[in-house]
Amino acid sequence: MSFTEYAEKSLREKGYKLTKPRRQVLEAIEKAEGPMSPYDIGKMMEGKGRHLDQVTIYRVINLLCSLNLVHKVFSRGGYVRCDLQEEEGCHRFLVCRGCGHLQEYRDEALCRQESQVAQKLGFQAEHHVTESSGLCKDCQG
Amino acid sequence: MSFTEYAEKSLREKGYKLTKPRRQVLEAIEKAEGPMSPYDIGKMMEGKGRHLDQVTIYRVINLLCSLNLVHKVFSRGGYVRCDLQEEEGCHRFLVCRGCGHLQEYRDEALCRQESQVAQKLGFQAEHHVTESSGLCKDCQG
DNA sequence: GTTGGTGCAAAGGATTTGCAACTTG
DNA sequence: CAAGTTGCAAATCCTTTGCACCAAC
Repeated sequence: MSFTEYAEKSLREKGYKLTKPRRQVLEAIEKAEGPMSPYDIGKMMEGKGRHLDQVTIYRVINLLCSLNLVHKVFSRGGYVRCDLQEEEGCHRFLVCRGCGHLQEYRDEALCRQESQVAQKLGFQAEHHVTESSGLCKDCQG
Repeated sequence: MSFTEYAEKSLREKGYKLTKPRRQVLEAIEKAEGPMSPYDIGKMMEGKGRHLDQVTIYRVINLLCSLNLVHKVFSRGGYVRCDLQEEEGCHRFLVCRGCGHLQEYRDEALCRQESQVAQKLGFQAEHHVTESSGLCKDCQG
């Protein structure tokens, strides 16, 4: 199932309407190479002759984020589609400082250990956000 | 050694000048309760009758960040002083969703494991940024 | 037809660049 | 004194709120 198909299914199942702006934003994020800000998406649309209100884009992005269909990439300041679909656990990112390549992954053991360390400090962790920077396969050596 | 003392020492040692704006920003960040944006710092200054140019604040913050004297807290959108001083390894944050309390910590094993998992994916990690959200001691139960 | 969603207006927050002038060491 | 910093101007990017109107189910 493609990202857009999966996202549209998720929206419908949760009772959200499948509107034109939502489709457009999903398409933009599906096709994007890297993280896009709501602003970027608006500009891109404008460039293609289509118009989408800036505020609407913000609202759509927020919705998609809350449904975990897209993630914010903090170190890059933008949003990307979630590539792991229904996989449980906290999603993490590897961000290449060479080419900017972004890879999403997931690791239960890491998640568990992260929570344990927090526990030792008296903190009850519910969610972790992790981004690692370094060099991807292609940019090493 | 206080944060400001440590920071001023670091700046001097690395050949950076100890200017009035830098002192002021350091003082502001030292005293701040939580994360402050450059904009916040400017406003706070203005409130105290002192004036500091916005652009200068950005530049000082960037410098302090690059020296690891302050960290950006992504999930909160602001900068805080680093509480771990010269301790090596990646600094992580626990962010309480109840009271907003922020705790910085460090865990070598976690860092190592994180890098190992990345390695398995062909990625050579150099630095990790992690923020966990959940409930601090006081906000549990 | 209802409810949820969008568009518009407006305001203000946040961030960057280039250059002339100043201050620190 | 020289190099490193700062202040200012200006531009642009980014984000939020309220309300009237519209479209998906």
